[in-house]
Amino acid sequence: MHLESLGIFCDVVRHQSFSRAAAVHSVSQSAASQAVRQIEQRLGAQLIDRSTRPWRLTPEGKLFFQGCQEILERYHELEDAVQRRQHPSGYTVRVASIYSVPLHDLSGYVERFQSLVPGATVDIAYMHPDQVYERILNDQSDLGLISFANPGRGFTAIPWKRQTMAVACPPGHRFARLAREQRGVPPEDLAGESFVTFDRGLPVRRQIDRFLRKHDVDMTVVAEFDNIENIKQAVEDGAGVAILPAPTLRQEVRRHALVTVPLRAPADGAPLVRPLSIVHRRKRRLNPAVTAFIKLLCADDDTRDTAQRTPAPTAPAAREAAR
Amino acid sequence: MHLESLGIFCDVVRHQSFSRAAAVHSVSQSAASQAVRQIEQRLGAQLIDRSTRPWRLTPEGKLFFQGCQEILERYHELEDAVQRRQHPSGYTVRVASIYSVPLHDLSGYVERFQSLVPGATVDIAYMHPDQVYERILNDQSDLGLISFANPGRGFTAIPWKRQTMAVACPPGHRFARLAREQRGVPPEDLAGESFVTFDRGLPVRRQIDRFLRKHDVDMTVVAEFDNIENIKQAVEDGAGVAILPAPTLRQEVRRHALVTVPLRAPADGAPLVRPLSIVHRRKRRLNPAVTAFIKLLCADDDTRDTAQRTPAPTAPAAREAAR
DNA sequence: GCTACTGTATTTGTTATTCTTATACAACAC
DNA sequence: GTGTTGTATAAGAATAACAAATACAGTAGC
Repeated sequence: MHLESLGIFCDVVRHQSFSRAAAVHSVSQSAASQAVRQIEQRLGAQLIDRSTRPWRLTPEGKLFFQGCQEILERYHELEDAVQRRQHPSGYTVRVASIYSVPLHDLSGYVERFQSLVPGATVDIAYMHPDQVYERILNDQSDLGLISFANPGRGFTAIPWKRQTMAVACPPGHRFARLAREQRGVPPEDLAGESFVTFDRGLPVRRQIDRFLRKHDVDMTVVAEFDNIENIKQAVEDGAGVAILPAPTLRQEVRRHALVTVPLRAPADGAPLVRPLSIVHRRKRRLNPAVTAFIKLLCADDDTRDTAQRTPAPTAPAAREAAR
Repeated sequence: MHLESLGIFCDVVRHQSFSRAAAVHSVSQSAASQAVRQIEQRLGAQLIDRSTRPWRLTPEGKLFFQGCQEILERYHELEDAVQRRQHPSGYTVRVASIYSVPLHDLSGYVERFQSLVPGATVDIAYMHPDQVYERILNDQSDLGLISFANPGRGFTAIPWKRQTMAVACPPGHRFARLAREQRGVPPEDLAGESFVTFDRGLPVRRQIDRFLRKHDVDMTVVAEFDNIENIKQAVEDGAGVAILPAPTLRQEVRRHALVTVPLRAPADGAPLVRPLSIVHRRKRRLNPAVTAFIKLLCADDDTRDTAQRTPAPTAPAAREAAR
């Protein structure tokens, strides 16, 4: 019997709903249904009386639910105890992040975390997305921060932030006036502009191209880079305009090197956003410090997605879309 | 986390051996090793210190072992509790058996069982081997009794009895004298005899053919049947001799319709035996009455195999050999 | 009653995991 | 050193788990 299945059953009972329990466990409703049915079969007993709406627990179900709750709690305590024994005091949360997550975003969290969990430290390293995945796989990092997370393989992705994308241009550019007037630029107006953008093959590039194609905009790509810093530099140097996550432009805007112009997406169309995710190795016990840090990251973040952990219904699609 | 894996870990600790724990759980030594390693990985902690011989539990391992033992015990108690609630008193053990398990063998067990477990009843039905499998799959029977069990698919097979095979002939046959003189017939002497045997494709037929081929004996097959009763009838009618499980001939011998002559297998060669097994659905919680009945069947049986539950190392081979 | 709606079950094809067999390796014994 | 025993590893086969699509069931509104 899979402890995870028992957990799903318990959440089905707690939420009175297969769908909600499925969401909590980041699986499809189908999987939750199958998990509960499997328990019933292996047990040879009906746990849920489905003949009425809403369904009720059978007496066996009630009994089993209470037992399961306790067993699961005990097991998690046991895992924690092993963790604590291994790292008797304090712990370092090792985070691997892509370059373009502004340090500013993180430093606040880190400070709050270290005062919240005394003795714990956070270790943030910036690197290429591929390296982030690799470090996590090799257990060199506990958490990764990446964009367009690929939940496939051995990873779990927790949606974190959704950075809205905006047009970046030099202060002298004709778009700059729109920004000063608090107006955005409609996608159509981008047509014909010189465009500094991401390397083909990066998910973010594909997303931008899809957006432009959808609005029938044809831009002249004058340069491609695999990182945001180079793109910003090129725009500063007057090579053209770029579409970048707005939060990554803060520094340049402050020192008046660049101007951020919102993209005025039509009401119906999806606004261009770059999803950032927290990833960690799947099926891996996260130690309490790491769990606490994730909680902190996700807790007070108004910009983050409403969905819980990897809803993963689009897992195959996301996998295919990922570079 | 799989509860079964935790159980394997506990048995590894209890037996101080991966191989023995694997045997207890009817899996390969490799599987046990992998299961423990998986726990260690998911936990992120070393449970067993393998650098010495014999290996030792690490402190984390000790802690985890104690916790696991308790959790597993609780879970099994919980399952039992659900069972008891479902069948508050009494229970019918539904057994599906092939024709050729003599009722005589079973009736004794059944009587003892019903006095041992008050309120329980046993329900035995005789049928074709294929039907036995089917009834178990459909949950129409709790246990099956079959020969040459195929452990594959959703079944677990518990070795039960090993019936020695003997030559059956009419009282007037020249072999009959050997029986009266308490002597057996050497395989070579079967050469040229008219032979009534099983259908090709039945595992028992294949086993007999292999035995005869090994002793370079060439018999004349005069009739083939898919069941023992027909074979015995044909032998009674003088069609020839047959090789059958000795216990199934009891009736005919008593009424002097047939004579059983032991097969004098050479010291080195394997004696011809027909293995009988108890099968049940895999990964299925067996209720206490069924468990008790299995225990009774296996307990005081001197003729049964020494191996525990489906050693299954030969699972693929057995599967291939099965009809 | 009939229809629409919402939430759960099933089916089906795909992907992941788990298992076994065969073989390599490590610790110890001689 | 060489042999022996017990565990780990690799590769492929067998299973199990999963998601997507769809069917179905119980309710509610009419």
